[in-house]
Amino acid sequence: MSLRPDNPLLVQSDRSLMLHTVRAVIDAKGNAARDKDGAPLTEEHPRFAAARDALAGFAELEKSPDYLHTYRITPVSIWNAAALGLTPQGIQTTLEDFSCVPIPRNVQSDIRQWMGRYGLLAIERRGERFELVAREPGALQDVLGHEAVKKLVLVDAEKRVWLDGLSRGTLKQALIKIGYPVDDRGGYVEGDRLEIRLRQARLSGGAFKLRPYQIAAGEAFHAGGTVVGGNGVIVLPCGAGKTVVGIQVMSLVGTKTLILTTNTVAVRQWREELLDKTELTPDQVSEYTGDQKKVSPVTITTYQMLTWRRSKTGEFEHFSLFSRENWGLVVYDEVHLLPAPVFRVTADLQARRRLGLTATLVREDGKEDEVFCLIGPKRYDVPWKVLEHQGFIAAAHCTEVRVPLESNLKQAYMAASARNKFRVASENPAKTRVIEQLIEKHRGGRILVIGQYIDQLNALARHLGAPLITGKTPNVEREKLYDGFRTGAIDVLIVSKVGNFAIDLPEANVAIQISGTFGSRQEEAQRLGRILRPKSDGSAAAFYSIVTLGSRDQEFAEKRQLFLTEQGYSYEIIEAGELPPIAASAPGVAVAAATTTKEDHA
DNA sequence: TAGACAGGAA
DNA sequence: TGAAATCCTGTCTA
Repeated sequence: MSLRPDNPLLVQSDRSLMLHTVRAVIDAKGNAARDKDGAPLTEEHPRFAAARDALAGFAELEKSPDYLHTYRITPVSIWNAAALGLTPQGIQTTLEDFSCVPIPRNVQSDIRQWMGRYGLLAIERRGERFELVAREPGALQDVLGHEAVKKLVLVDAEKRVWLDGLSRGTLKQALIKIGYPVDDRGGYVEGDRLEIRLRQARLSGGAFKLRPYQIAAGEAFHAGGTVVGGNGVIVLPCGAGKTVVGIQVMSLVGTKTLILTTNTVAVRQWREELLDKTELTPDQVSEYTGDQKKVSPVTITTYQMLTWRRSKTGEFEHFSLFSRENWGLVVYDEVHLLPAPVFRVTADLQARRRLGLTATLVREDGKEDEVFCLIGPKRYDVPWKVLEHQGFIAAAHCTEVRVPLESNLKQAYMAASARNKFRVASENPAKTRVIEQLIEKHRGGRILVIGQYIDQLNALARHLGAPLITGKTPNVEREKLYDGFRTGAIDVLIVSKVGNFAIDLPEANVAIQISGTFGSRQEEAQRLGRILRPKSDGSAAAFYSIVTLGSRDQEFAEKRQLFLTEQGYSYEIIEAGELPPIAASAPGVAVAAATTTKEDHA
């Protein structure tokens, strides 16, 4: 293969792939075009989108800064590809098609070798039973040598290996742990038909049109899968319309559907969206929660409802929900929160089409492979920055503000145990002053202050005279405060961990994070997601993370930022002293500014 | 019959 | 590494 410099992809021998998103604009004379300041002009690379879509099938997006996206080929990504029906030859052809240099030989052989592992073992249905079969005779012997596998199966006199339908999920999990991803050909229960037609115009007014990436995501799911198509995960940023993708998949599959969500607010939102955007009638869509246990062709419930038991050792009392209707599809909202222990033992769930939706597949507990086994491979993924450029989510500037530890706490910090150090640094009272400065800087904006410790938040709320929402705040009160924020009566709202999920405040354009969970990348992404709804004037959002200089707090902040950095966001780092002083009042009279805020609210 | 709240779970 | 939030059920009140 010859060099093809016009191509956007570079394949390296460490199995990383570099994909150019742009190329230089060439003028009529064949020179690089420049703008009036002399900077080279760039345009989207004409083959970028095609290459991105092709790579999504067998490589993982590792980093996606503006101009160069990095992908990596790993065993799991190759198994994902195998599950989609790709072949080593097919991948080879794709790489050659987009690459500007020859493909390193070792990359080719690694791909062949890993892919050979996939499908070496398969689960097949034999009437009412399932059998673990091997394409090569030695493979069964190998895996039976592992106690974790052996105890889940039954070997008969003919050396055939049988499994209980109940252990289908557990077995898949045990096998992937030892490097044998199993091809589950057990198939799906077809489910009762249910026509789910999308509306042309929403009930709430305005046209309803799927965005291009939503259509692509739905089709990627529906076409995927080795048997008939229909299990896997779709990854989309916060605010990109995951619910809409779910609804589209439901209309493509066209069966009775069970939807699992994290909380009751999400249950209500799903129901409203379904009634708004499909022709389903109110009696066809019901919620199954503590308030109201109704089952209909489309039923929405929570993970906790399904995993509830009277005592630690008791029965799962609501499991019957799985057999109440002949579901053809189960939708897992926020699938990264899947409580795996329960779902791996439910035969029913392994036997139905399943769609997982999430913003980030990363888990701090490193259990990404559980989702892979129990729900399925990733079917679709769009980088956050791509949606930003297309205008579907707002641009955001991220800033880390470093504040010295208040001097009278230095001793307490030194004396504290490793685990207390984090808390002492997180609650550093010197952060208060910075918060005031930032609020002043963004006066006129809609500001969320997000923190982790209730004591810290209480103190801040008193000091600023701003309202605070925590888990204890009754729903009525929350609604009132959210409304105030939406209408503009409240411009600064302090929220605890409740702010990570389940709040919908499209107007928010500034978020100030003052403390958070150890090194949670998830949480950082969720919190940024709060302010990414596109603004009516197209303006950018601002995200601040306030950390105590040179402390555990700062260390964890770096870890928290990883996911967003990989997604192409960069953090500007400033020290507290670089912020403009509070101008409106005399220097140092911070409380005066806070008082003004209070009066504004009244 | 609805809402509020306590208690236990993970 | 630990704190906080949430959910469920059941009971009490109006």
